[in-house]
Amino acid sequence: MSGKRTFDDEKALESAMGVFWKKGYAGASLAELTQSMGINKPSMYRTFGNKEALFIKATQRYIEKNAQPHFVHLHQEGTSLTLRIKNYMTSVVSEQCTAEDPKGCYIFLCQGEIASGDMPELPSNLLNQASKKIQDALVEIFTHDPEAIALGLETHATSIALCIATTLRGTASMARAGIPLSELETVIEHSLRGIGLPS
Amino acid sequence: MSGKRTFDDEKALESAMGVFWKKGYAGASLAELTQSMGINKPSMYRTFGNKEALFIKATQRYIEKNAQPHFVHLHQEGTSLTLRIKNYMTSVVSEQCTAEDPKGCYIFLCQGEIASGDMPELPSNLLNQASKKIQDALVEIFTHDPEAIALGLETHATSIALCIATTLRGTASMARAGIPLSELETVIEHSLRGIGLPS
DNA sequence: TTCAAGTTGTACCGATCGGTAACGTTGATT
DNA sequence: AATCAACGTTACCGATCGGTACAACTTGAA
Repeated sequence: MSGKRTFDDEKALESAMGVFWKKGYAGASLAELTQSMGINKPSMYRTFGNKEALFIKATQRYIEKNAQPHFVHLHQEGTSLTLRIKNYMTSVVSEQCTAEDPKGCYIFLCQGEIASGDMPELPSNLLNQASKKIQDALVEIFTHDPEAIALGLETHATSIALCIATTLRGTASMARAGIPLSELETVIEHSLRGIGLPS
Repeated sequence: MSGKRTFDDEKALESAMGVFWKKGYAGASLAELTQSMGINKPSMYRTFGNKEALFIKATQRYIEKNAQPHFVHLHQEGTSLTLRIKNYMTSVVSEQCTAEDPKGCYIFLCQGEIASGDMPELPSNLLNQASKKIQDALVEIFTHDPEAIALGLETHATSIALCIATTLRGTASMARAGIPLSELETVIEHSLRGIGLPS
């Protein structure tokens, strides 16, 4: 019954991530977390520290395994700027919709909890900096990409980046409310048009 | 010390609304609610029933006093379609940003809690139907307004309405994250452009 | 003056919250 | 073979959760 660890840290962390994704930080109880992870509380505390530390690790895992991969679409060689942006947005929204049952975006969801005052400082910083990365990556594109410069988008790169980021927050909220990907794809189209990216 | 009621139901309800706005449904504790309302728990239960009933009344109050008033901009006589939509969106985003400290949108915030499974059925229905009203009002405009028909927007009224609603969810999320109105106004501009409403 | 209705404040209920002490078991090291 | 660190299980900690019983008190009408 004991001696060597009977669970996989990575699998357990992924399960915890799923619970936080569905319930948020404060809403995820230790009982539900450990049950979903297939371990009991003492094992969790030995392995991850406490709820806050578990949340930080789960969040880092989400960023690395779920959020970051979308960025590759932004730098796809031999693809037009418009298509790169569109592919990126579609990739993000697709995940927001297809996640089997939580839906929405882990980062945006949990970042919304910060304003309630119940989120500790370290997780808050992590979430804020993760959401900032999205806009930073977009600003980088619009200020350096030759195609963007040719279209004159560099002069208001931060505005455009904010527009895209705002749209993705909107789709996350819509996805969590049950709106399917098929309907949100037209939102992406309109968003691109508003920015001045012809399709 | 007793005999006649020593508090104003309406004031208490408004205070409760503020707490739900900041913390959400599950995150708002009875202790914090009653303290903010300036009453104690027995008074609360006698006056409003229970937490769920209090939340429903607070939500109805929000809809009536905070959400509905924005709609007048949509039907302002002698104003162009573009300006009406813009005024409506600006009015909404303005509230999302200027609310002294909670920020964001009460409806969208609490609707996001439904997916966590901790929201009772009646409040869920109320929130879902409230958020639906926004899109319904917009669809009504784009299918019946002569100016909209002249622009050919009636053929995809639901798509356009979804775009606007999605943008407003995005700005709510951004506002809650601390983005000021001044930055979100450019998001409105771009959103209008994407829809095909020239400014 | 009396009395019933209504209100407030306190103190409490069982359940759950995040977190831990204690104990028996197991496997690797020496 | 003996040791020891790591593991799983149970049972528990104080605090807080939503919700309530009850007594003290004030009021309006009879």
